[in-house]
Amino acid sequence: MSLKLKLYNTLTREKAEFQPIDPNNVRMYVCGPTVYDFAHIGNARPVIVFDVLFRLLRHVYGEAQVTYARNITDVDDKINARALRDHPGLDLNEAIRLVTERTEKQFQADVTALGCLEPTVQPRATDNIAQMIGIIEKLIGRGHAYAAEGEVLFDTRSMSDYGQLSKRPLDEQQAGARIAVDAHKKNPGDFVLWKASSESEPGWPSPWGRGRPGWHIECSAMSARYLGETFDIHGGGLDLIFPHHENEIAQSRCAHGTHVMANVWMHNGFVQVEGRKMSKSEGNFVTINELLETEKFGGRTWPGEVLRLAMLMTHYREPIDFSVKRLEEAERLLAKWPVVEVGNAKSCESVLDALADDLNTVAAVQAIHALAQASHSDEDAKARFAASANLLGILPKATEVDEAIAAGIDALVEMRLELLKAKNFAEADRIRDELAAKGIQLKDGKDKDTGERVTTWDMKR
RNA sequence: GGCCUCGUGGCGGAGUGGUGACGCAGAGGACUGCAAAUCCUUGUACCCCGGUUCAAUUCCGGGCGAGGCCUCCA
Repeated sequence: MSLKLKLYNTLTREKAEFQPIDPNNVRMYVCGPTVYDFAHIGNARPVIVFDVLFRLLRHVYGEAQVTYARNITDVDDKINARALRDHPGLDLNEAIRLVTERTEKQFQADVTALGCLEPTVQPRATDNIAQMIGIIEKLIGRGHAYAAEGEVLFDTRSMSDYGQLSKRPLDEQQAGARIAVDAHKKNPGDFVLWKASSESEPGWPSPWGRGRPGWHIECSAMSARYLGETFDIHGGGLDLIFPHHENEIAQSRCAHGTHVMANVWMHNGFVQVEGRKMSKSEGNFVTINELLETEKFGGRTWPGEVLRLAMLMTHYREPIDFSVKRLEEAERLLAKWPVVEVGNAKSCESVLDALADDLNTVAAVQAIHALAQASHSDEDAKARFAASANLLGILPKATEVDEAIAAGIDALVEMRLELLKAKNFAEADRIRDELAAKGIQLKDGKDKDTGERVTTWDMKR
């Protein structure tokens, strides 16, 4: 374990060397999707970024030594709304089940297409209601929460150092508070841990009546259950810093009486689309699935590895502008990379060093690209390229070509070579064009010894 | 109003107190029957104004500009 991993920590606003609590069990939690709709390209960013980190941690500490938890939020008012909209005739619970099952399945398919490994565990909120209630009871017991009118609220004033992550002291926040303060809140910054459900809303029995969890409590419950009261890394999008992560920290630390929830907090920057903030009202809202399977973006579909590479061509903390031009550049780059099997070769040090420096995927991609270029004439570089690219989760896949079709292409290639010998260029070019029209690119080379023309071919995409 | 990012050549994008990363695109060349692929060569960049310094794109201050969070959001 010679590699020193440095990570930027939102908590300290500094890059520091990563020291796992237990090198035999490195624990990372990342906020996952709320399953009510297709995941958009902005959702894809943390999934990809933290997948790279997961791969790197596994490389450094060993595959069995890393636990990565990413939750599935399947209880949320947006889900309820969607269920009512899409399945008005059905029983609400049944309708919700349909929405969450379908959406989760889609999400898993989308992120698989983006080359992401499955996290070690993907807990569902609805499977952890008891754990959430347990934490809420602890918070009440310790004087950090209070019940009022069927709700339970976290008492922000009870935590002396609330606001450390977002550097948002309560006093100042209060000064800027514009939200209508619920009458039963002791302080405007207090947030809901448990809220009452009406007959028409999903609910679970609790000491405070039938209700459902507040937004933040599930992550506190699930991270504690699967990673422990204190763990190594917590990740998510920049926008989650406040209030979501701030409140997670408050809940977890106050419930467990710990000094920290996670040692390192990492946040990826936003995704813009064609230079503008992505939003439904702007009309530039793009889902992963639309990119993969429809012609909505740039008039064509995009392979998952192109999307992934395009994402990794910008450092994760920088904002990224998702554009057709960018995807085209990623595709061009990828097209130049060799198709190889991953062998036993070690990843290149320059790639590892880049990733170890706060996940500098840009430098890593460039180092990989250099290896790809070197592999035209160097088998060793080719092997290291494969290992390095695999570390990033981007390995050009051999396009599967039916054997019979491949034989047919080979025959045409042979025929062309014969025609060339006979200097029948017109007919030879006709074959080349014909194949090109099918996405098959011929590459003419020269045999080093004999000087004869050697032709290989590639299926594009 | 509070908190927080960012501003590098046509584009993307690292990085550094002092020799113009790099990739893509472009240009030129080699190769080729012509191409493609491949290889070689080629680039006028660091928002503005001050300050610190022998030296700043890099540090400090101010300004301008872009964006995010403070309400659901990756």
